[in-house]
Amino acid sequence: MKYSESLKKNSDFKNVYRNGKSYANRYLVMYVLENGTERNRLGISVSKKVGNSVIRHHLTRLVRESYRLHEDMFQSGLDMVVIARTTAKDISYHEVESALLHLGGLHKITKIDKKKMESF
RNA sequence: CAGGUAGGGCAAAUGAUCGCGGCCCGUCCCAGACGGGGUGAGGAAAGUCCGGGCUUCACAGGGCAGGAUGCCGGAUAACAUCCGGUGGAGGCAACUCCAAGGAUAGUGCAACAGAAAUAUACCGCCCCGCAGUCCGCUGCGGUGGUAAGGGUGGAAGGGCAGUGUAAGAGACUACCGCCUCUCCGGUAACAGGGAGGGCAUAUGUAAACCCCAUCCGAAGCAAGACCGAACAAAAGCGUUUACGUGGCCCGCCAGCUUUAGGUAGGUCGCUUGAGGUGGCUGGCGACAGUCAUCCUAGACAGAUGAUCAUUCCCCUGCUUUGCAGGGUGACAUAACCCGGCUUAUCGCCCUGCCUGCCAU
Repeated sequence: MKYSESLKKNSDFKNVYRNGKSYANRYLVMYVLENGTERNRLGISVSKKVGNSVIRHHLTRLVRESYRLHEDMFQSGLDMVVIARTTAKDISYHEVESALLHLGGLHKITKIDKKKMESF
């Protein structure tokens, strides 16, 4: 991804959970924390409760793909953690995309104006 | 054709756009970035249940403990796997299934029922004594006999028939079973025959202890090997130019070098291997040998995805040619590598064999 990298260390995850703000909808939960750099860092977490390895991998890929295709719309300098909820077990790409952008709107970290957001 | 049985194979396809991990090549402002090329999950990658390779540690040799295996022979690096047999069970058959050593070394356990459960006399049968008697027998008693009959039980001291006896009993006899010895076929498990023992073993359980035979050192790639900042440590050198302690010197401190140590981090291990495919030879077969040919993922918080279109498949609805709508289109994601086992699985294809029916 051009402007972003992934969040890897457990301590980074913990930091975002403890100090970041969170919003949730039906399928996803998103934590956001400013990291003081130019780049965004994205972490994706899918619990074992959601499903087996195939389902979990598939969900992380869907989330990452949604983020990648809309990377330009997000502001920079953020640590983000996206958690998939069990209800997201068998949703399609388009539903993931819409859920992610909805959360972005709630956090007010997207660059597009609100009128455009409501069309999602 | 129908039903069955055994085995093998596939695991939706094609294209376009965007994207990701290794590899190779090129360019540049060279810890990187960009461009191009090629490559990138499974039959079970799963469970982590066995067996091995590999690595480190331990180890003269022997024993104990503990664990595993358990009909025989073979295959193999090895196995709890596989192949071929033997025995038993099921099926008309093809074929399938079996934890299949020892209960005759010993110990334990066995609900309920039953008189009694490894030992027995409840009823019954018989004998003896006494009493009574309608002379059929009846009643009472016996440190009397008896396991044939009844009843209980999964199991009652081999089975069954006869002889025998007061009634009975391997007490005796035939057949079957068991045990011992022996002959013969087979590498063997075992099969077939003969003789003897009167039976000394005689309910089941060894995935109860146990006995017998054979095998087994431990931990795992987060194994392990190498490089190695920073901080701190030791030794050596050495300026008094700078900070602090001193009136001054030495010394401490500071600086440089070296040394181990091995942290963060990095590199290797890491994919060419008991390897795949095809042919030939040996073998009933598992498999072995040989020749040719191919190189086919190596991530390290972990790449292999998304969208769209067409076809295929499935589902639903209809006018059952077809049309419309719907469907993450089975299970399941490599993590050092192999050989197995077990479990999950939408559909579909191929082959051998058996039984039945029809036709020839």
